[in-house]
Amino acid sequence: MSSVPRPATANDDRMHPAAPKTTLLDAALFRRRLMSWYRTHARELPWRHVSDPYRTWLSEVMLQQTRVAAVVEHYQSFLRRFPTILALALAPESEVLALWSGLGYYRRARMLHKAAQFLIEERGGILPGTAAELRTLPGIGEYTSAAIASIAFGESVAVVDGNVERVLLRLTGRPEQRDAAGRAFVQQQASALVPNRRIGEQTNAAGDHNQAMMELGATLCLPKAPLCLHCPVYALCKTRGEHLTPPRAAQLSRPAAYLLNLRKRGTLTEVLLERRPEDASLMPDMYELPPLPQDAVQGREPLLRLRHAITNTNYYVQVYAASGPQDRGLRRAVPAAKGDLHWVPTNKLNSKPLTGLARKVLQRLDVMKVDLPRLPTATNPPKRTISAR
DNA sequence: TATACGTGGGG
DNA sequence: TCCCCAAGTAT
Repeated sequence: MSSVPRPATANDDRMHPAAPKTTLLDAALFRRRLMSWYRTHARELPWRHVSDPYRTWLSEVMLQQTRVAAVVEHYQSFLRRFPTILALALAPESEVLALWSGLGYYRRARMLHKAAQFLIEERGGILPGTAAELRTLPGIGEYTSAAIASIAFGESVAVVDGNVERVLLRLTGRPEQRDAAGRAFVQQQASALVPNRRIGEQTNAAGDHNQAMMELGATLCLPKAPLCLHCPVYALCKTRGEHLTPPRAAQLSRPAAYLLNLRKRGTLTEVLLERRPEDASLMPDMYELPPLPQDAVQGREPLLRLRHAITNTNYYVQVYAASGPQDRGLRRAVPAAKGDLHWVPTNKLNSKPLTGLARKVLQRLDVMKVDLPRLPTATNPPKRTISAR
């Protein structure tokens, strides 16, 4: 990075002879059209317009491979419980997982927690301000480091996620190529389009541009049926919607049965939960309803049926109640060898690291309260929908 | 480089 | 009880 201040000019791109940025697109025109659209069509999301880098960090980690709607539900309650990096670092991991319950990819929560503790112990509790430094923290990879650096700190670095990749492949007409050369092409195109940081500029050009690219992919340049007629860069687009994607592995379907066992202890109600082994590859240390073998539930009527997807498998789940002493058969069907059974008071469930399925079942059956996200207000209006007209 | 890691909404 | 997908990272 040159230390010589440069005047901002319309030809800013050409002022980096050492790192030539070339693109198949007219970069300045593309940026203008994209940003004009973004200013009027960006969704209002809770992590937009925030100035605390910790919040940007949290939102970006939650958004990894996760739908916006699911993140909105968890982001607010997580921040209420852990409003600062310090609060997060001081909390026990089980509570961090409890707030993450239902979001999936629980390793993200463990790594976020570890990174917060590292920052408190080694970096004065301050999140670093460059992509290169951010990249060294647990849970922060290529995408997330660039996202935080540009959005929270204004660094001129390109973000490449699934949305940006799809947008750029369609725009340039380059066929999908999942190897190093393909990724390098996308990265190069993205880098060529990011605006430089302008000295003294109040707005965050790079951060807004990156968010606009992702917003375009998420709301218009959709994988299946892109809304090309609404696209601000339709005139610059090589393919206008054509995009081939490689086939994916088929989903598996499996039955699963769980026990719901409640008991009264004075005024308290307790529910029987089983803690998953700490060395389980999937959701270690988290609590679920005790699993029941299929043959133990033959001929019984379930209390609840639902579908639950775990990675590649759709579980068709049935929950069986064993509340009274008259129903010891089901209770005995819980494999004793698995062990680690716990009676948990229902008013403590919100602070336990439940699996997404356990949480869903207990909420559905009114055993535990649903922690509602904040209701829409003037500063947090309902999400805009893309109108067809 | 390939694989494991969760979830829920929608067609 | 079918199939697809979404703002990645670590190993």
